[in-house]
Amino acid sequence: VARYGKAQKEATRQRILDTAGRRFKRDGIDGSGVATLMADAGLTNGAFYAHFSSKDDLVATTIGDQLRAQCDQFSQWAEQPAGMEAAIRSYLSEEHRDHPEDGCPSAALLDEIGRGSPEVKRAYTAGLLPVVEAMAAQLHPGDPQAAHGPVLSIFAQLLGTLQLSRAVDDPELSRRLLQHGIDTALSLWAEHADCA
Amino acid sequence: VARYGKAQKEATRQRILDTAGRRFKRDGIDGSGVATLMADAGLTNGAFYAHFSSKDDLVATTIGDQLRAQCDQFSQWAEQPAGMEAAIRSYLSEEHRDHPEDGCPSAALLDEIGRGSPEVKRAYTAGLLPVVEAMAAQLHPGDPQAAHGPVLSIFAQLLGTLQLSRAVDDPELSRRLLQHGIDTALSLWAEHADCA
DNA sequence: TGTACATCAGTGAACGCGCGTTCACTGATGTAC
DNA sequence: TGTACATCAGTGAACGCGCGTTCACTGATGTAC
Repeated sequence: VARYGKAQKEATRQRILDTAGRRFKRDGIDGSGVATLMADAGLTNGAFYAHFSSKDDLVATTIGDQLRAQCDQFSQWAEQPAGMEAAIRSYLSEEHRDHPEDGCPSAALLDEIGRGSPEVKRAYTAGLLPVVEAMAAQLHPGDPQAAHGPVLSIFAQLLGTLQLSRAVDDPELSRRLLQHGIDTALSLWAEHADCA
Repeated sequence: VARYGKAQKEATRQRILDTAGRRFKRDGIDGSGVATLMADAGLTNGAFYAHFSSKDDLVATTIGDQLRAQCDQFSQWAEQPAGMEAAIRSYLSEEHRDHPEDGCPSAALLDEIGRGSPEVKRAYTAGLLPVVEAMAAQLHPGDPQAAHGPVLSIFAQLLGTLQLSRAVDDPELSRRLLQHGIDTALSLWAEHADCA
């Protein structure tokens, strides 16, 4: 028998997920503690376990949530003409490089996910597939399945370039990385695109 | 006036760096504590500060050391014919995917480096350039400078693919990622190569 | 409609633990004579 | 060559702190009558 309105609890849970997404992407998963994270969400540490069974549970759920958001966002880009080019330019922008907390969860967290628990990897895999499918439907509307390989390679190149641009100390080199990354991604996209 | 043999201390320091490199790549930087790391190197925690001024100092130094090792390793590949193809196949092998502690520091640590201190980023940038130069000299012996852009894009694609293959839960998908990554990297390499 | 009650999201202190760092010390070493 | 000494790499306990998690509790809520 549900006593409290389910809606309030659900809203709080989503607030925790949003806060966790931003914190993880900014400070890393290992770099974000439960107590400070809950404080950011306007709650105290104890309330955490009314919503998640452990930090690992939160990590897995947050990653799924972040990828769902990214997939929705990409679908919006895809609706307009030349959406893919705009999406690539936005992905490899200085804006995105400088604001990981608002950006791609893969670029911010991928090597931590690779070291994560099976649950975390399962959540990542499940969340990644719809993103890949959405991109593949753009690249090869006729046979999306065949486009998975190229899409994954392009995604890897985008994400690697963004990480490099963030890790590098020299602003000029960082800028060139983004610029060459855009050129390479666009040419890979054009090469595999189904323009027939 | 140097009392102890400089050589012993240098050997110990290098042992700490090797241990740190493996631990960081396996468990992450935030996931590796100074005390356990020193125990792995056969020492106690207190000795650490005879070699490094802080953990951050160790991190920056280790990253520089790891990239130097990677650069030497790549130069060895480059000496034999078709070395680049062999290097790419080795980079995107299941062996490399399954043993990050022996592998590429960029693939294992890049997003943690992006969140690191200015010293860490400086060490990464300084260490990355020789690797890029070595690859560029292979791609465009005539004008290596012009090859920096393509080399960085290929490197980004390799490193992103390896991270994805580690983060993904599905063995079949992971295998396909590596396979398509090899194809894409080889075609990018061939496209920019100076075969004249 | 008003009151008594059960629920449970959220509180906040406490738990044991590992973190990065400090420090008084030990003892093997290379040097000086 | 033998002895006294200064050096300093390495020891191991301790520091305050934040970690993930537990737990007795509070008090606003929706329900029952």
